[in-house]
Amino acid sequence: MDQVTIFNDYVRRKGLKNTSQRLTILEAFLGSKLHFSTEDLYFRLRKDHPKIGYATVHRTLKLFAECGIARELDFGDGQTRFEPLNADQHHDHLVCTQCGLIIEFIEPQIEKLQEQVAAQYNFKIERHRHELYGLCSKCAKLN
Amino acid sequence: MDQVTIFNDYVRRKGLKNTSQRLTILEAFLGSKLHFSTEDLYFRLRKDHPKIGYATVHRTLKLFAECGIARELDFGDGQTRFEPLNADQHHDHLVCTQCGLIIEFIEPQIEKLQEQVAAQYNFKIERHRHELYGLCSKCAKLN
DNA sequence: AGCTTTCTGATTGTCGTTTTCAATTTCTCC
DNA sequence: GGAGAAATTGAAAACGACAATCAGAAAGCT
Repeated sequence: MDQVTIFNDYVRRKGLKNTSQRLTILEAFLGSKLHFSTEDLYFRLRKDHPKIGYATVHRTLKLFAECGIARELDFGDGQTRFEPLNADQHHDHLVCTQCGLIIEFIEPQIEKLQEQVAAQYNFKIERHRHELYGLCSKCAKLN
Repeated sequence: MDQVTIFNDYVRRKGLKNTSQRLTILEAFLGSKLHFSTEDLYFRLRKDHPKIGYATVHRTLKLFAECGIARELDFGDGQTRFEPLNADQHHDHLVCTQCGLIIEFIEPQIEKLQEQVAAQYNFKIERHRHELYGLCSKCAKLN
C-alpha cells in the first residue's frame, strides 16, 4: 500500500477532509529529499504556492507522522526534521556535526540486540532513536 | 581521576574562575539522582541557596557537559536532562513513555556494531544517542 | 443547495533556553 | 594586602521553534 493510499485511508477513517493544500503538501513531501524541517518545506512550497501558510505545513507534517507515512527526527539542533517513511527496512542515522551530512544505515543485528535488551527488562519497545554523531569522511580529513 | 579534579583542571586550563556558586552546584550535581533537568536542580538548590540564579545553574551544567563530567540527555519531551558521567562503562536508556521511568542499559555488542557501521562510511564517531521508547513492565501490565 | 464540520492562515501564546548588562567577585601581579 | 583586569553572577529580557487561537473559507454529507 503506497503512501498516498495510507494517507487517504487515514483521512477517511478519522473524518478529516481532503483539501488542495494537503494534496499539494503531500506531493511535495513525497518528492522531497530526506531530512527536511518544516521551514525547509514551507519555503520550497512558497515558490509555487505562496498562499499556503506555515501553520498548515506544520500541521500537515504532523498529520503525516500520525498516519505513519512520515517519521519525525530530532538531531538535537533544535529543529524537528521529517523524512518520508516507506515499508522498507528500518534505518537509523549518522550525523556529521561539522557539515550536517546525514547518512542512513541499516543494521539488523543492532535491532535484534535492542529487542534482547528490552526483553531483559520486560520492556515493550514502541520506537527507538539511534544516532551516531561525529565527522564524516570529508570533514575528518579537513581537521 | 575524579570528577572534581576534572572540573578543576578544566577551569584552570580555560582561565575560568572558581566561585562559590560553581562549587555548590558541583556538589549538588554529584550527589544527584540521575536524569534531572536544569529546573530540577535549580529548585533543589533553592532551599539551601536561594541566591543562586537559574541562569547560573544552567550555565554551570553546560560547563559540566563541556568538560566531560556530565552528559546532556534529550528524551524528546522538550526538556534537556543531565546525568553525572563517570569513567564507568557507557550506558544508554530505556524510556517509558507512560510513567517516565528511565532504565539504563549496557550492551557492549551494540557499541561494537556501531563502530563497524561507522567504519563502513569512514565516519569518526564523537558521541551517540541510543534510546528505546515504550512501556516499562508496570505500564505494559496496566494497558 | 443548505448545513454542519473541518480547515486555513495570520497572528498570538507558550515554554525552555540563551543572552544581556550592570554590579560583583575572583585572581594575578605588584 | 590591595589595585586592576577579567570573569561571573542574577534578574530580566530576548529568542526561537512549536502550538494554539479564531474568524472566514472550504469540504462534503444529505
